[in-house]
Parts: sequence; C-alpha cells; structure tokens
Amino acid sequence: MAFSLSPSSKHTFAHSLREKGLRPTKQRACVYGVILDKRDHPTADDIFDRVKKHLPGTSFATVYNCLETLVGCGLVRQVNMDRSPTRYCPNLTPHAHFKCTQTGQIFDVQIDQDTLSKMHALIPKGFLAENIDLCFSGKGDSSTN
Amino acid sequence: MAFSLSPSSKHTFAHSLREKGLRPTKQRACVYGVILDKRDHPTADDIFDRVKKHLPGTSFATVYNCLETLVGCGLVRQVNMDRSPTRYCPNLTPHAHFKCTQTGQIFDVQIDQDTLSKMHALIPKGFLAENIDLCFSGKGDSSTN
DNA sequence: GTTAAAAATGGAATTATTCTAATTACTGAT
DNA sequence: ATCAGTAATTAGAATAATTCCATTTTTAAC
Ligand SMILES: [Mn+2]
Ligand SMILES: [Mn+2]
Ligand SMILES: [Zn+2]
Ligand SMILES: [Zn+2]
Repeated sequence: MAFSLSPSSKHTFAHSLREKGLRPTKQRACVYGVILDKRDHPTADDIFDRVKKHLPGTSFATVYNCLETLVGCGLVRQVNMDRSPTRYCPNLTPHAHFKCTQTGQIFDVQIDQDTLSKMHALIPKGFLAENIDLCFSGKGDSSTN
Repeated sequence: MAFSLSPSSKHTFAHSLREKGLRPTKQRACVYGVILDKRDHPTADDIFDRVKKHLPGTSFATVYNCLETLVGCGLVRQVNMDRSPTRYCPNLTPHAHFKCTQTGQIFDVQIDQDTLSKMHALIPKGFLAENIDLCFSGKGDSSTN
C-alpha cells in the first residue's frame, strides 16, 4: 500500500506542491514519507530501496524526479559532503551536519540564532547568500553506534 | 619548462612532501604551482589544461594523483559544492566559500576567530570535528564580473 | 651501474546522476 | 462519462567526474 503520511505532513506536502502547480502523486508522497520516517539522511539509492517496499513498480528515475521536486518545493534539503552520494534531509530548521568518518553516519547539529547571525555577517557587502551549508566531519559519538 | 615556484613556496612544497616520505616531483610542483598561480578554485580539468602548458606529457591520472597527494600533505584544500566537480584551493587560513550562482565563480570569505569559535561550539559533546566546511551560495558581487 | 621502490602514464572501469523516448495517469472541459 | 491535453512515470541509454589497473618511466640507495 502507498505510504501513509501523517495528517499534518500530508497537508504540508499537498500544499507545498500545489503552490507550485505540481501534483501530489503517490510516488512523491512515498518518497517524502520514507524521508520523514527514518531521518538517517538516506541516499537516493536508500530511498529507492525503501520506496519499493511500498510501491514496488517505482523506477529509479522516478525517485530522482521526486527528490528534485521535493527539494524544489523546499520540503527536503540536499546534503552534499565530499564526493559521496547526495543525501536527503527533511529537517528544515537551521542546522549543520556532522559526518562520522568511521561509520559514515550523518548527524544533525542545531545552529542557534546567534551563531547563525555571525555566520551571515561573514558575507561581504554586495553578496547575497541564498543558501548556507555548514558541515563537520570527524569522529562521531561512539555511544550512538 | 617546468613551473617555477617562488623560493618560499618551493620550500614549503618540498618540506611538506618530504615530511611524509614523498618525492617533490616536477609534476607535483607544477600542479601546486598552477593552483598557487591563479587562485580561482580550478577544477581538476582546469588544472590539467594549465599543467599541460608547462609539462605537455602530463596525464589526467597524474593530475588526480598529484592533487590527492597535495591534499594529503595539507598544501591544498578540496572545495566541494553541490555535485559540481571538486575544486582546489591553496588558501590554508580558516575561510569559507561563496559560490555565485550566476557566474559559477567561487570566492574566499575569511572567518574571524570569534565566529570560528562559535561554530566549533555547535558540535555536541562526544564529537570531535577534524574538518569544518562552510559554504554560501547566491548572487555574487556583480562588480567583480 | 644495478636494483628496488615510487611515480607517472594511458586507457578501462566505476558510479552517481541526468537525459530521452515511450507509456501511463490526471485534469478539466465538453 | 468521454475526450484531449498535459504532467508524471518508466526503462534504459548516456554522461561525466573520478578511480582503478597494468605497464613504463623515473628516482634513490647501494
Ligand atoms: Mn541499494
Ligand atoms: Mn578542459
Ligand atoms: Zn539534516
Ligand atoms: Zn578557497
């Protein structure tokens, strides 16, 4: 059966898509659902595997198409570190990412308003930043393994 | 003729490599030289083109090998934004990158110690960050085009 | 100069992602 | 409900940055 989003997620989802004149299809809902369901910053491949459990006929191209759409609607953020496959994150609050070099896991790191302001203040006059990306990498918390 | 590094760059170069038991070859010097020479955050492909002007026989594999070596020695930093090709930067001071979405140019943005500390302070207890990457993207300074 | 290790080379392989052309699913008039 | 037009999905081919591999060349040590 298709992924069932919570009522509030379903509303956000449908609303964000319709605002851009796009359709809330079951594939898009499912991709969004699996990203919300397990917030481990999955890759497109991970998402493909998970989506297939709910909608077995789904193609890889569709997963990529859906991801592009969801990112375009601002429902999901892309996380790029090094040259590794892009990962996807449904956390829309200002946050950074920490990648454990041992396990490969990616953790969310909240950014407080004060630090965020300081970061913004780095940008020289005449530049307009639409996007900020802050990534850490190193040894992660071993207790979380 | 092989690229001629300034005396001080040549010293840093040879010293950093020898510290790791690696040889300061002319290809490595040339790759390092072109990165120092034009600090526009070139891609491997850009570097390949520039290196060939000095050492025409150089292969693409060698450029990648040299870049890996230079990064491993800490002489050069990799800059990854989105999924675009990796770019290389010889600026070893703490700095962020701003990518102009219109021209694709990448600019260095200095990070003051205070902001750097605040950023470090975001990292949760138990995590040890070996690397920090801060990237902005948006509209760059049109006067620099 | 000989020998052994390191580096460079050319080309093949890998792989995440994008593209293309064909099919299917919606939408919204009629 | 039917039809037409558009949007979305699909399977597979194509792309492109990077890595790998086998071979040759260079270098360093003896
Ligand atoms: Mn898989
Ligand atoms: Mn070129
Ligand atoms: Zn995240
Ligand atoms: Zn830089």
